[in-house]
Amino acid sequence: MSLDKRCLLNAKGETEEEFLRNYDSERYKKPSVTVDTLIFTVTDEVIENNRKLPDKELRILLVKRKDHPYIGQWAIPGGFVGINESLDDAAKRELMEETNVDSVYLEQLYTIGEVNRDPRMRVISVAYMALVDEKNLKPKAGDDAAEVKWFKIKFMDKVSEEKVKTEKGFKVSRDIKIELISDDREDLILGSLKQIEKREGSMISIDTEIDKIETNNIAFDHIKVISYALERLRNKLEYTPIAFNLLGECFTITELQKVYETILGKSLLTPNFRRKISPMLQETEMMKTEFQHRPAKVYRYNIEWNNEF
Amino acid sequence: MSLDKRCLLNAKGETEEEFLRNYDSERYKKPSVTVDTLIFTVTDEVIENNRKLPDKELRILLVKRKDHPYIGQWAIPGGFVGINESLDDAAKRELMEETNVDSVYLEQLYTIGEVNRDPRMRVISVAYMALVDEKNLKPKAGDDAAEVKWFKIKFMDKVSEEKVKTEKGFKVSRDIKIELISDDREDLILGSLKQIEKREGSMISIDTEIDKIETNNIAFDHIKVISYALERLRNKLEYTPIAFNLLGECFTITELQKVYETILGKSLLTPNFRRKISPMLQETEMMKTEFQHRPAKVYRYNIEWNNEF
DNA sequence: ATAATAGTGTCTTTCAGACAGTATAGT
DNA sequence: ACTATACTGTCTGAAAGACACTATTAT
Repeated sequence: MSLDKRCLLNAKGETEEEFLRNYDSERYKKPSVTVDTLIFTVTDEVIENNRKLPDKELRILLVKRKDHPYIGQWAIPGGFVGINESLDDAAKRELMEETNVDSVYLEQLYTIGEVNRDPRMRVISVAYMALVDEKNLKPKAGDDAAEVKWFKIKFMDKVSEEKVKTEKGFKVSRDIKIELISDDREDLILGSLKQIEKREGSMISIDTEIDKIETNNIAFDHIKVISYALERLRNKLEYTPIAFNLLGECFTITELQKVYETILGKSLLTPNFRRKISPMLQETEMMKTEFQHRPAKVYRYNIEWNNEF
Repeated sequence: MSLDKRCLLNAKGETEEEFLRNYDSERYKKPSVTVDTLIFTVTDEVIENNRKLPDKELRILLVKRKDHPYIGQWAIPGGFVGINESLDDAAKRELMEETNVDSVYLEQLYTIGEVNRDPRMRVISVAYMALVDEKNLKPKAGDDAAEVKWFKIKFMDKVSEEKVKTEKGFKVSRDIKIELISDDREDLILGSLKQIEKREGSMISIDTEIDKIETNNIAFDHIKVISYALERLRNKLEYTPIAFNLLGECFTITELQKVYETILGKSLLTPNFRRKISPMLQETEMMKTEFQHRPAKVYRYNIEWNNEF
C-alpha cells in the first residue's frame, strides 16, 4: 500500500512528488492565525483583619496594547503563530513569555473566526486557557517593559433572563456581567454581554452564542473569550480535578474549598465538600497552623484517584 | 472615548488610520486554514428478520480524495476557509455542499495545528461536528461526482489499559479501536489509537492526547479527529438534548433509546431511560403501529424543557 | 395462544443537601 | 473562657439502577 503510493497519479497524471513540486501554496489569500492564552490564577484576598483566614480571588493576566488597533486598551496575551510552530507550542511560548512558567495546565478552548475582528486583516484566533499556581510565577526578566497587570475577576452569570417567542420556538437571552479590576485599582474593565440560547424546531441546541457586547477598555472581542473561558472553567471544575492546578502541591481542604467557591461564585457546605473531594486527596504528615485556631491537616492531590471504574 | 480614538498615536507617531494604511499584512508567512466538518447521522440497521424492530447504527460521511496528498483515501469533508468567510459559515457551506441540508446542529470541536500534518504546506484545521437527521438528506445535485460514502461506525473505547510510572507520577494509556465500514461493504477503514492520560505532580490533567495512530485508507490525521468527536458526542449525550437532532421531529421512545444505545455503545434499562428522558418529551396525538405488537406513542422534543432552575 | 414490543410500579442503593455537634489551636 | 477554624455524624430526600410486572397489537 505505502510502497505503490509513489505510483498513484492524479487527474493531471502527476505523481505525489510531482504534484507537491508544482503545488502553489499561495494560490489563495490566507488569514492570519494567532494564539491567545488566557492565564488564570487564584490568590489570597488582601484583608484588613489578620485574625480571619483570607478568601481567594480569581485573577487573569492582561497586557496593555502598545500599538494600533485598540492602542492603550487591555488584551489577552497572544501573538501570531509561527509558520513552523504548533498551536500548542505557540500557547506555551506565550505563557512562558508572560509568566515565566512552563509545564502548567494548558487547554485549548475555542477558535474565533468572525471576519472583521481585527481592522488590520482577517485574523483567526485560537484561545487557550492556562491555570497557574501563584507561587510558581517568577517575575519575568526585563523585557520591553510591556505593561502587564493581573485583574481580579467578578463574574456575574445570569443577572437576568428573558424569553422571546420566535416562529418555530423561542430564544432565551441571559445577561452576563464581568468586572475586571487591576490590583492597583487604576484600571477597571466592565463587560456586559448577552448569551442567546436558541430552541427552534428541528434545530435543537442549547449551545449558546454570545452576542451584543458592551464593554470599555478591552481590546477586540476579548471580553467574549473571557466569558467563554469562565463558563468552561466552572463546568470543568465539577467533574475534573482541574482546580488543583491553581494551588501548590500541598494545601488544606479549606483552601481548596475557597478556590471552588471563588470560581463557582457561591458558597459550599463544608461537610459535603469534604465528603465529595476526599477521594481525590492524599494525607500528608504536615499540619498548617495559623492564628488562634485548630491547625489543619495538609493534603496533596491523590494521583491515583480515578473518575470511574 | 471613541471620539478621541482617532487622536491616539502609537510609538511611531501614527494615528490608527495612518497605522492601518502603512500596515503590511503580508509581513509574516501565514498558515493555511481549513474547516473540516464531521457529519454524523443515525439510520436503521438493515435487518433480515422483518418481524424485529431494526436497531440503529451511527454513520459518518467521508469523501474520497481525488488528488494528492492521500489520493484515493477517505477524508472528512472540508476545505479552505474563504478570506471573507467566517469559520461557522465555512462549516455550513461544507455541510450544504455534501448533504444539501442547512439549519442543522453544528458545533465547533477542536482545532488541530501540528506542523507537518499536510505535505503541501502548513495547514491548521478547525473541526466541526454536524448531526443530521437521515430523512433530511436530499441527494445533492450532480456536481463533479466526487465519491462520497456513508460509513458505519464501530467505536471501541478502552479496549485495554496500561499504567506506566514516570518520574513524577504516571501515565495511563488506553487503546481505542475504530472500524468504519461503507454501506456497500467495499471500503473498510481500521484505526487503532492510544489515548494518553498524564498525571504528573503539579501538572494535573485528565485531558488526553491521542497518540500513536495506526490506520489505513484514511487521509491525514482524520482518524484522530473522528475519535475525538465520538468522545465528545458521548459526553454531550449525557447532559444535553443533542440526540434529538439525529431523529425527525416525531419519534417513539424506543427509537430514541436505540439512538442513545448506539452512540453510548451499551444497552440501557428501558424503565430508567423512560423516566430520565420523559421530562424532555412532549406527547403527540399520533401512534406508530408496526408489525405484530402494541403500537407506540409518538413524541416530540419538549422545547420548554429546562436543564436547571 | 403466541410473539414482540410498549409501558408501569416499586424496591434498593447511592449520593447530594442541610445542619447539629465535637475538636483543638492561640489569646 | 472565648474566638475562630477544623472536622465528624447523621437525617432527609432526590435520583439512578435493577427487575418484576402489566398492556396491546397482528397472526
